[in-house]
Amino acid sequence: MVQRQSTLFLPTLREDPADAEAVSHTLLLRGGFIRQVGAGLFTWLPAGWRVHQKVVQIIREEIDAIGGQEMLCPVLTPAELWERTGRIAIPEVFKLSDRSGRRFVLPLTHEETMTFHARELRSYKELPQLWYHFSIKERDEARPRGGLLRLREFIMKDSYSFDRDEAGLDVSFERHEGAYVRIFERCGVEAFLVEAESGTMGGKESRGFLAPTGSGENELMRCENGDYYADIEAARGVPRAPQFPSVMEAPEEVATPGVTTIEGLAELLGIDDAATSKAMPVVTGDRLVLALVRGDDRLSEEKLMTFFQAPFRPATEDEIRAAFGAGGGSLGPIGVAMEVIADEALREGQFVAGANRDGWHLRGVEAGRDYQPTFVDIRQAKEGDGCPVCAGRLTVQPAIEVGHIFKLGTFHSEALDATFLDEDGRERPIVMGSYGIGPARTIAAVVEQRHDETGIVWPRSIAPYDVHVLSLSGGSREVEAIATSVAEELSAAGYDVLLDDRDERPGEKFADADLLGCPLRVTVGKRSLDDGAVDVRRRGESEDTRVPRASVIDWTSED
RNA sequence: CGGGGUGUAGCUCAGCCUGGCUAGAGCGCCUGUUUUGGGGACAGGAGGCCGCCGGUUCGAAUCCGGCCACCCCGACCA
Repeated sequence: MVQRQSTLFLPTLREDPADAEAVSHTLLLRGGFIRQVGAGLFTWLPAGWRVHQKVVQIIREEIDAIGGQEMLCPVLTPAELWERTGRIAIPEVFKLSDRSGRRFVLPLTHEETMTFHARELRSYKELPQLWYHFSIKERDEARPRGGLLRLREFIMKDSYSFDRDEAGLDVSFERHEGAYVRIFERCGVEAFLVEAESGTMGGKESRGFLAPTGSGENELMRCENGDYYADIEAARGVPRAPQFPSVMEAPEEVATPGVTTIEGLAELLGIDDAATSKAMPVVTGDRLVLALVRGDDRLSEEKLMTFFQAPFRPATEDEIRAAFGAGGGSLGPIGVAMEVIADEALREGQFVAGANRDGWHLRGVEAGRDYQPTFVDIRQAKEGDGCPVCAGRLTVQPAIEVGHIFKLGTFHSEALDATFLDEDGRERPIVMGSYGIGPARTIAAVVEQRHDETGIVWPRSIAPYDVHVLSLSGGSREVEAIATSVAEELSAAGYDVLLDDRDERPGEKFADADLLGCPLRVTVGKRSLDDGAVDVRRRGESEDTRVPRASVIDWTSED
């Protein structure tokens, strides 16, 4: 069927909307693909929904190909399920009640519901299973942003694997990894598989797929030699070697009046800021712990949280006074009663540290000799770090997390009693994995990666239409007739065709065609008709090519 | 949740500081004429509770207070 543009709801915008910042947001709005309803809430208009559906179909084919069974769970979920896993405590969970006070949750993902169904799996003979659905997710986000980058409501493909043991889970996990690689490839997104932090709740191993873009929620760290990719939160960059001053037999106090910053300290003492250390007292549970990183590094909260397996907060000024007898800026690891977690970068060498006495620091502080820390990688990697694989330089760029895969283990199956009987008649919890892709974010990533000054450059696989036929009729019946016949011929040949039959001037049609970004464009007008031809061009090319009317199909099938 | 910003026509914005008479521009929209290969021209027209509520004032888009919405930065994001 040929879609006639004169009857299509495709409201394109000539100017950039005021409240769009990200390129993907701007172009999707201007091209008439999406419209905002509220913060983090969008409607997919007809053209946008076509793109969304194409992405969905690609995902469906690839998940089916690894044995996925598509189903559909409800969005309204009894709160009881969420109480049993404890996830009801997550701040982002939307909660509501019905008229008689029964409590419900709008899921952020469907582990609870899927595990609820997995209780019908009773025997090892029924495992493994792989279930998935496309459904709406709701998140009470503190700050939605960037158009489709962070939404409060969105469609997600989430799949869940149910295996009898860890080895089975490994297989399910690897199959998803492969399927995801193929999905992003088919959608025309460049996305890298990276290690990600698994965070505080459940989950042994987690990997993300990061698509590098002009703007995004995450930061992709990559080696200049292309052999290492990671989310910055989990990246293991190698910090540069500090320039140490001469070695000292024992720590020595040095007066540093009024100095409370690393920059000030390094300048006053005339040393490399990498030869200093920075102490951050934090409270986790009811423990006060001292986190210690190199002066030029930042503490990675994700890494520390993963180490604690619990959230933490910075200690208050009062707590610091009481425990150290000094204020922030003069704190150090020597002589303190609490546990000290030191970053790996502090393992070797002598550093300047706070003396726990206002206005004083210690030179020549050496881990192992002067204090006994637990060494953990808690520094946030940064641009310029060395690659952990090849020692090349690491660079950082914004990225969109388009997919995430988790090894959940038995966290949910134990909470919800999803067990099976093995060959020996023993009851065991099902071993689970969960795997998510957001089509909206995938689309945003495609637009971020594939656009020019005039609009989107869709890959054929997910373009709203394959061919955009422009009828520059200027009232000419003959041109209209030819344009229509070209469109119908292409449609009959299996292409998705949009025919611009509107009564608009040529300039407007060209501009809209660029915005919309279909891969192939056929222009029919009086000019070319005079030599029995039409003008064609691929999106991204700067000039038309004249081809005989009769060989349009030959041209389109070149791709 | 902390910080910053913005709400005036469908869209992009001016006017607000320093209150004043009928609230403006460009684009878009409707009618007509003309034009037709990269967002035409002319003529006529429609379209506004100036985010909402309250206050000050003879008089409020403009000043004051409260609220709401949206955007950006940060915090947060199993």
